Amino acid sequence: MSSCLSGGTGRAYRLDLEIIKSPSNSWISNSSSPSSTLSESSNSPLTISTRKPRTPRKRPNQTYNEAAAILSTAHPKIFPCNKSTKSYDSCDKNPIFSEPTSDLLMPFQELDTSGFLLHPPIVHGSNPKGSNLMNLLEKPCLSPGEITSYGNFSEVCDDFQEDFDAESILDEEIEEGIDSILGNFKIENESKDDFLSNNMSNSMEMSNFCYGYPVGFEGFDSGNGMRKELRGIRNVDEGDWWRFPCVNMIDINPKIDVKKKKKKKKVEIKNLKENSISINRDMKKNLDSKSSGDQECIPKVNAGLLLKLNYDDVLNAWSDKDSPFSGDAPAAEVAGNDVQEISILLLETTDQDLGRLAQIDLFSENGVREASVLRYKEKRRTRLFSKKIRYQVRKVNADRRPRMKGRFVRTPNSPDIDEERS
DNA sequence: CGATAGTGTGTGATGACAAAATGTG
DNA sequence: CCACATTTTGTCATCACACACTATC
Repeated sequence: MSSCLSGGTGRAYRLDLEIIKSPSNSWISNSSSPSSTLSESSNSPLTISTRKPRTPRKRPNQTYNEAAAILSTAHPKIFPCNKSTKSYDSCDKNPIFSEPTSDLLMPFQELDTSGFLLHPPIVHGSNPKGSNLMNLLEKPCLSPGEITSYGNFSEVCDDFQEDFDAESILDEEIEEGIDSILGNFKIENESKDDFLSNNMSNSMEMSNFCYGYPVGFEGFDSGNGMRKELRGIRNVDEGDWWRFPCVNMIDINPKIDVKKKKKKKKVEIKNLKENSISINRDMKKNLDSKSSGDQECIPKVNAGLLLKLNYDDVLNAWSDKDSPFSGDAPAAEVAGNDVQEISILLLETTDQDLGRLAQIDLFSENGVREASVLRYKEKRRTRLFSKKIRYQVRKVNADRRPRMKGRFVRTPNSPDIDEERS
């Protein structure tokens, strides 16, 4: 308290003086203001600051209490204005929030750490449909961190189960220390796992939470990436994260458009699934045919593995060379396994991989996998990140098309406009 | 014939990072 | 008062998206 009156106000007053001396709009500073990074290192009396003057930093809990005041004003039922006896911002000079601010913390039970998740959190405020929170707590879903403790993810969250086989890709990246999807999540959540395993004795109650968030309503995600219920904290792994109340996002903003979907991503996922299913089906067929000794069943390389043979490049590469089939054996006599191996060898591979691929037994289970891994490596190495124009005419049309702030707008002589005018 | 992918660009969202402000022992 | 840790803020880079129209499937 005393620090607020003495040191705190003193600092604030000094800041105000600096602001007066160097207006926020000014780009030129002729003083060695501590807020100017350039002027410190320069001996020149006239230095140009490229940085915007720093706004005064708010005191601890000031932002928090401001948010509490706003929320309690906008939604007094959800955020009752609870006069706190230990207000942190008694020295807050902002006239808007000069009066003792409300405490965002609702009258929560101070739960024992050992059983904090054994009881559903108390939700205050009106809830028109009854306790949505409680209804949805029935849906079991575990967080990634919890999954490692409680087994298979697919057993728990069927809704999020991916039915395409990305195993080879993931394994390949993991081998190289890359985990683009999960990250080092097991390590990152190790402390959480320990905490949960130490403190959780009832898996049923624990399954009511998804990654620390209570599962709500009919879907965990509202459709636009925003969870319907959020806790107002940033780091869920902090010690007291569970003490914070749950805020029903629907109550806060009932006008959220939950139906807006990202169409493009949907299509991409769909295509990925279809391709993966096709790959799995043909690989299985390939292995089955080999195990049954059916040598006539040659898998279709292009259709099954979705490999595209660049015929032009192959023909060009072999135009000045002899027949690839050595010895006296005519090409017509090469059949079955040889044809398949040669076809795969001629795919988009590097010279190194070509040599290695030649030694792979493609009909062994490891061989198929190794070949696909090599292809994946090569594809990743040679993929183009620059945009490639597939249809030049579309580009020309797009260039001609009138735009407003980067967006396409209707052409002046558009038929729709003509119809509206008529 | 209907559905859809594709085209360019401005804008907002987001994360990373550095620096400053503040807290704490 | 000092050193270090933590928090806050500003800046920059990157990315997704919206838009109208039309070639392509």
